[in-house]
Amino acid sequence: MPNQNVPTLEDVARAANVSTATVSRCLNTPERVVEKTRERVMAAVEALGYSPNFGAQALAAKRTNTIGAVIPTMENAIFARGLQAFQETIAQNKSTLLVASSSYRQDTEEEQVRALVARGADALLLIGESRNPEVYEFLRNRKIPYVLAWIYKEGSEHSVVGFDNRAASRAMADRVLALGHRRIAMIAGVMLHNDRARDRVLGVRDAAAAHGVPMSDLDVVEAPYTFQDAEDAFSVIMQREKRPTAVICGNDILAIGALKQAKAMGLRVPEDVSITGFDDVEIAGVTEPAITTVHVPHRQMGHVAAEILIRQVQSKAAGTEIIPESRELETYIVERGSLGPPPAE
Amino acid sequence: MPNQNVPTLEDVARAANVSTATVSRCLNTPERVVEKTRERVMAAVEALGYSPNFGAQALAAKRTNTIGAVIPTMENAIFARGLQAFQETIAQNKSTLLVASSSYRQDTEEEQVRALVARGADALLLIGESRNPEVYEFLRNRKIPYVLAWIYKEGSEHSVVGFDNRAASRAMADRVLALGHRRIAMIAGVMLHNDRARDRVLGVRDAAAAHGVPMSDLDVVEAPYTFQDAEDAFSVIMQREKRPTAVICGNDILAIGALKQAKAMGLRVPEDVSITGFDDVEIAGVTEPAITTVHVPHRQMGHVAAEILIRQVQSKAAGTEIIPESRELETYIVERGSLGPPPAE
DNA sequence: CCAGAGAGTGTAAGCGCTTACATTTATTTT
DNA sequence: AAAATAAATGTAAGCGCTTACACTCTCTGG
Repeated sequence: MPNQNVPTLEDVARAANVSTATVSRCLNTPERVVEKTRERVMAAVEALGYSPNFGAQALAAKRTNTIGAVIPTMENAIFARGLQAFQETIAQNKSTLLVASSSYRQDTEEEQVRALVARGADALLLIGESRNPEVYEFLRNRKIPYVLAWIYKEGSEHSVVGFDNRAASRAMADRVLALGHRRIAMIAGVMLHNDRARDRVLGVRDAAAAHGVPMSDLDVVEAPYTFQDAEDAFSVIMQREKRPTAVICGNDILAIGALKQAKAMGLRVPEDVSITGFDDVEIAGVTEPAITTVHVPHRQMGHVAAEILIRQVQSKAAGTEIIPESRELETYIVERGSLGPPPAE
Repeated sequence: MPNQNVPTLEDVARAANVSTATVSRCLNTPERVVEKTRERVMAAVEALGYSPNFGAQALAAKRTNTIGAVIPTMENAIFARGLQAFQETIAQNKSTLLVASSSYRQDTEEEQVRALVARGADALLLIGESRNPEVYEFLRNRKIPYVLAWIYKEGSEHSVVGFDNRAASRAMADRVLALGHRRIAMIAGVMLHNDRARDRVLGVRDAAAAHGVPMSDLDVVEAPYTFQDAEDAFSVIMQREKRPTAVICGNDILAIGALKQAKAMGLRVPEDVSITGFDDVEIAGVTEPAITTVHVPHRQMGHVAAEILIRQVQSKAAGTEIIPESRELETYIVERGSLGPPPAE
């Protein structure tokens, strides 16, 4: 990388007429160097435009000050937001972010985890809990701190930061049922290897069971994360014999697709059919009607996850055992226009 | 990072009963090692679960196989998409992506560039062209290849991958004018340190001038990248004495905000007022009416940028001079419902 | 049958930094 | 003022890898 004229620590040392150790100390533990010397060294650093060689630093110090994140995709506003906050927080801590995306594939995710660790990531941010146990074992062996975000499981053995998808989803479904809906459908995200999507379905089932709504009247259709898929799913659902009066969607994107299709079919929302979302992405507030959804504190999640990781990296550097640390975040229902009482029969 | 029991090259060498050089060759240039030996070595690698120490590798090989990107924010679908494609492409090339965001601040961007270079980025992806010349000088000194994306400037001294924002914007404005609109307003993105936003305004001005529309009838209001700001801007614009019949927006987010506000004000789009966007983000297709906008090939941009960078890193490694390489991508207008002829007076 | 070539492997010198330990210098104590 | 202590700085040994060069061994052609 560096070419022949990139200055090294030694160049700085020579210029400031001190040893390389002193220069290193000036940079890393300035309080251990007397002011006079420090000034001289810093002037030399400045004059030469020195900046430490990353590889050498990583090799000698055994830490890289980089934190890795493996997310399903960047093309999803919710992860992008969380990641942005995550990045801002670790940047304040003189660390940088290494991002990889798994395209929602479990094997790719596993590869990416290994790649990030190989690249010297000091810690990792992962999404959700469901993955090959080998991955956790690998991380444990390497003693790499990690936190799982976008989920929360009471008493998890891992550090988790997020919310209880199942409970939040159930709360939404309860709300729908409380309004009197009895024939309910759900457009769920793809559940394979995705515990968030799965939990959201379970939450709805919980609510249905509690209200005595028979499962046969709870129609769950899976759809990938695109407007089009949601539109198709909505069409299918509405062609069933007993049309549902409410369609609960696993996320806002699906809800928006459903809403669009409802309009295309000439159905009024919420008069003819109610639609709900999940995530509270920005656009959920601009559709017409705006989507009633579950608000999720994405930014806070990224922020908290970063804090935990930073703490763990530090305690590891200090030789302390790393203890899992979790944090549950609150979600709440945002009432907007897309949910209303069922139509009178 | 690694703890005492992470295996090193030497451990593998010992296990396979060869020298460290041979192990290194097996990993990096397998064709230079005879099959029999290679198998033995690979078996040892496997058995020990060896993976190279990143710092050491970077230090010795003088390259990190990481490519950095500094984008204004991840919370913008267009960059997220481009970045996703960028990532996919460099991942295929055994490189990983290091991401930093500047929050649209020039000084932060400069810091991030330095941080990424310090972290050993072999090459950099930057957005737009306008930045402190020192940054370019720094990059040139360090011989770090970089490409500027989301813009295209004929005959630029840098590698640029993108499209001509000014021309594309002008094309959109031409279309609006061709429909007969004569009182036009523009809600532009923030132009400070943002050449894309600036060029888009210039494009509209170009078109206006060409059609003999006086500047006084061309009302440009700047708004940050949020729905709310666009709504406010739209309100302001529509309260002017001579209401425009068309509002050209610097991006789709602004257009959606404007559209929402138009509806809130009881205006029909496009019967009472036309609205256009720019970028063709996904949601532009689901509003009602859907937004007429300029389609930008974000994914392709990320993809092409990655290819260029990979090529440049390779030619640099080979000791060849790195020559800037640019690529202009096509944009086109997507006709949807939000643009129509002006209302009859 | 041997010199010369070429393939495969080993030896060992760094890459640029951090840090334990040794040494020097300044400060405090007696 | 000497001795004991503390603070500042220097010395030098790695960190784990790549790679130039040296070496050994096979194969070729004369």
